[in-house]
Amino acid sequence: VVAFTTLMDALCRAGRLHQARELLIEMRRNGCRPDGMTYNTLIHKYGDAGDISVVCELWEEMETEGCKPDVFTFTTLINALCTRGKVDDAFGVLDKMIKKGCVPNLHTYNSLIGGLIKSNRLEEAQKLLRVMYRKRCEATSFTYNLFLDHYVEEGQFNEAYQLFLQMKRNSITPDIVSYNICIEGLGKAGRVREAKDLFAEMRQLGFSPDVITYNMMIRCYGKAVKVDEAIQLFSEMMDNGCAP
RNA sequence: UGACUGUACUUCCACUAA
Repeated sequence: VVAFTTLMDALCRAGRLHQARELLIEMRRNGCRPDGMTYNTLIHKYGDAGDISVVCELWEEMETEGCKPDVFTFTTLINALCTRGKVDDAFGVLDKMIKKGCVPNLHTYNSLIGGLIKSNRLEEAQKLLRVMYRKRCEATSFTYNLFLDHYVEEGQFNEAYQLFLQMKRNSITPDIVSYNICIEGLGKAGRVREAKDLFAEMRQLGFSPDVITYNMMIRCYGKAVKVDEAIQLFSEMMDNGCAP
């Protein structure tokens, strides 16, 4: 089963959905019973592709084979709905999930918060954050990054920065993604100086800038017509073994 | 008894599919 599932995941990632689904039939023919993970893999990709009808088919196949949908299955579906802006449907799935005795975890909440934010339902997202807290499902930097990105995208850099500080106060260490998002925001706002400071700060804290960080900084300098700095960063990036 | 192998959530760009 593991070998089949691994191959199936690879096919899915390569976008060869159809072959992945054929593989499911193939493995049954070989007397190999697909398990929950196998189905989750397929459901994930079909969900991303927005092919809800196939998702439903797979879901039924799964249940008739005696595989119970688990947190992964539900969260996968919830996430697919959330990224497509169908947040209310996602909450419907959440209800079903809970009724079936399946407990939502951090990933589930993160997906929902992401969906709410994408639909500009910020207050509800914040409300959900409090629900998480009550349920002892602690938000992580991942969760905060969803909010950070939203503020940056809206050009509300002060809000983003406040949140960034708040994270630190709540002893949630910003991760490299948090820094990348903030640097992007500063760059967009033309606040080169501060972007540079943040860039320095992250390195002091032991984060190695990644391709995205460099892209952000280079774009930031480019916008500020500081071509020399941009070029210098570019070569530094290469020196650090970071391929453009 | 426990650990280990395959599946889910966030940031730039490109690619692919429609």
